Amino acid sequence: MLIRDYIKELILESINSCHKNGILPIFEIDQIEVERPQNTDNGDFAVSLPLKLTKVLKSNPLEIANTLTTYIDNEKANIVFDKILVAPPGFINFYLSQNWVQKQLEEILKSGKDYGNITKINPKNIQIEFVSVNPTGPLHVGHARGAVLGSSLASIIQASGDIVSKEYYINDAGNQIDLFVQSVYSKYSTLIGHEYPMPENGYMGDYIEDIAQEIHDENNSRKLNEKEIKPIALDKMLSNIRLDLLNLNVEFDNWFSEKSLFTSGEFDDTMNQFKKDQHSFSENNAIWFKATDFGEEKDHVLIRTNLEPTYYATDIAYHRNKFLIRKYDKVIDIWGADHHGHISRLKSALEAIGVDRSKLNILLYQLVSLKQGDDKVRASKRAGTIITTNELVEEVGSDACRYFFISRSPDSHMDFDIDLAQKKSSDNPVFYIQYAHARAFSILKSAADEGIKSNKGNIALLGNEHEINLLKKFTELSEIIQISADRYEPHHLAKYSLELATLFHLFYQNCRVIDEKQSNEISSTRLKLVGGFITVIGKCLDLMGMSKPESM
RNA sequence: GCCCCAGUAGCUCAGUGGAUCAGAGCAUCGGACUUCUAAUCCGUGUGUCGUGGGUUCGAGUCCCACCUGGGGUACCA
Repeated sequence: MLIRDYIKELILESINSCHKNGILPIFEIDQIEVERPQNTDNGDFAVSLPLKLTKVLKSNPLEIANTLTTYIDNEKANIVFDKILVAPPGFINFYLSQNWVQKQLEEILKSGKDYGNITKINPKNIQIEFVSVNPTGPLHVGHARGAVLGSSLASIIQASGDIVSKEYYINDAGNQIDLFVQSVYSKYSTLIGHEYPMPENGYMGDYIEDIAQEIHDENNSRKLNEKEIKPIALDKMLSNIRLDLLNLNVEFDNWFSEKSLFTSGEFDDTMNQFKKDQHSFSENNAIWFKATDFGEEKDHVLIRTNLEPTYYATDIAYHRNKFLIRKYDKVIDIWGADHHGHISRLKSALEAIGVDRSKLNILLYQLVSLKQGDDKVRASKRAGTIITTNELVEEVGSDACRYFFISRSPDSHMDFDIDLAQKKSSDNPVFYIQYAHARAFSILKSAADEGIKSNKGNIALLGNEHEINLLKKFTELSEIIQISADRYEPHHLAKYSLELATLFHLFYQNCRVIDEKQSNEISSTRLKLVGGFITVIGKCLDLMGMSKPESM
């Protein structure tokens, strides 16, 4: 159980007994906020409820705080807390007991990889869809941000107790795909001595030529037409994307084909449902969704005059599949901020076909722009001026790349400094964190050489400032996982990891584990602590999708 | 015009309506390796939290207006 919830329980029970004893009048209470004071003199946790109750109870906050504190179940509180103090102007401060903190180390070592995980009684079935880039070109740095965010968030939400499935939606139908295929075919034609014009707005990058060349090399004996090229070109592009993602340590549980919506008939079913319920109408030879009935500013086209479905229409069918066919309790889509305008109208369309719009959650991440020197580079797939995910990973490595993207709030705009990335600099905190992990392992190795075993350790000996700080930090993990999961903000985990590593480096500097001048018991005990650190920091690195080097 | 995001130290950014809440890292400068890894540690100063109002016992945090930058506002995706 999370400490915060434990405190909430204590306070609620105290309120109840106050009510029972007629000490306090009956009042409604919506939410008890448990805070973490910046200054630890004010405790490890604090409740400011009395300040909020002054108005309701028309009473002095200090008095309320005193009353509530008096009626807290002491026996229950003593398991976790040393003392619970009232502080002006009306806070109730909770101080963790050293004994409890020490005991958590045993919990950590027992739980191992599962430490920090939260168990839910009713876990939700959650789908998280991300990247989903058209297979018309390689992934660029912006996509990398979405990929990293999505894969970390999936791990974090899983750890927070729900069941998560990661999905990539392949836009393998539609006119952008046709443009891409025509672009490849144009280059291919030149290779076989034909002339086929590059389409207007065609894709210009070198990769188009590379794919054309590959197709040519692999089919030397015969000349393929555009139709034959299409599946090959798409497949090659998709494999490249898959590989790029793998290099970034991003994997999916499912790859969902847009085309399959048409072959399965689900797309038609969706359109028929709109028609049957009179949520669509025909105008100017196009089919429109009556979006204004659902609060939108304008109606939107589903089927164009040329009979082609819009991206919007297929996206509705796709999300219908998520909710009505596969019946996910909740869906999280991760989109670049440039798709923001799409959110409301997609939700409205879902409402029209009977899906609760709040079941769809969109996590927007702000765009990544590139900076080189003082110049900003606008990434454009068609113009071929992109920094690809792969180039980035080759320059800075997957771990640094992941940490870099995870450590910033999705809401923050990012200028990606190409020069900095190319420096392979150790400025990146990723090294700091991983070095702590490697250092801990090096202690384990030395201990093994010296024949020191951790099972002789006595956790009651862990009492100095550095040891206690480290232990207390360990116990924050669940809280961090929950906040990150609830708010879709993995960056809290990145920050936590850095703080945790800092405390370990401090411990390392100040407390020797292996030292002839001290007793074996102390060495064994500290070895236990090191083991706990490896577990906790290892969990963080796992959740962030980063490697855990045992030496550096 | 309307909608979304951002504006916090020289730079990159954290910050859950609370109390020493003005924070971290980097950069600068100075110190610490016979050591379980110096990719570490210790010391060094920096702010009209974009501006102006408001709500509140209490605002970097909530509300309104404005300024600056980015994005969106398609029978593109």
